[in-house]
Amino acid sequence: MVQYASAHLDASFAALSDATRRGVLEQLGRTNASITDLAEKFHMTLTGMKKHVVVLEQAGLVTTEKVGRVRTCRLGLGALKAEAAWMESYRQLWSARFEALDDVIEDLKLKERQVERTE
Amino acid sequence: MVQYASAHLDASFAALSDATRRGVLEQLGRTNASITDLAEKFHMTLTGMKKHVVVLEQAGLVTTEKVGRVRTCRLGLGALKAEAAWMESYRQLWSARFEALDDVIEDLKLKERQVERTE
DNA sequence: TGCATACTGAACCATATGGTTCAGTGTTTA
DNA sequence: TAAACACTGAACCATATGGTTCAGTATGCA
Repeated sequence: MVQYASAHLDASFAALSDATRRGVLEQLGRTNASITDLAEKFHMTLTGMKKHVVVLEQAGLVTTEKVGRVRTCRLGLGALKAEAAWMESYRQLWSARFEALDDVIEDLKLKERQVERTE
Repeated sequence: MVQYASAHLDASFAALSDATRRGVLEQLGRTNASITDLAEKFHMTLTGMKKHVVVLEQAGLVTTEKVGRVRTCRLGLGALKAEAAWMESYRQLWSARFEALDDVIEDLKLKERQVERTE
């Protein structure tokens, strides 16, 4: 059965709830970047961006590696996989209810006449 | 292009970052429930559960209707649709990178010999 | 060696979050 | 009409979050 209690889901959804962090994910999807790169791109102090990167890293959405003085950030290998999987499993669980409702709406839209149906 | 800045995504990912709220979504996926029902189920005060429901409602994940003294909560019609869509669009954007990496890993696993490749 | 670069960590701040209690308001029902 | 029920709202509390500044540490380069 689907589990809703998961510290990992807590962490990754929380990580995704901030627009700056979603922006960082998008950026890293284009190309890897240092903390300095990201801080400049998002008009933020180095320290501030570092915190965001830590949050993304703890959520498993990003991995980093420090070489010399530079810490390079890249997209986590399985980024969004667990989260997307959680969502899909729920949408499938709920599909019966959703589809029933979708049908009603579809009928209303297409036929432009009244549909009587109760749950 | 994909947009990462969205108050709606902020709200819904934040709503999903709490295990109790994910539990409420699962519960409402089975059957509608009153605030009292949910409060009992999750061992919480009425007031506490009310707050969670408000958060879910503002994220568009749940809708409620008050009839008499009872407020009935149900799954929002488009629940998780926008969020799943956001994730999928990113996973597609990133797919080239992921697949390239997946291939490397696959090679390593299947062939059990060294693979030389650099980005 | 000496300076600039890139990050790190501690401390601070304002606001948000997840929970509570307590005191209501409006609705049913005996 | 009176009591019980279901919710609502205000106030409070501890902790987390998103940002800052300031003071390091470690690395690279002239």
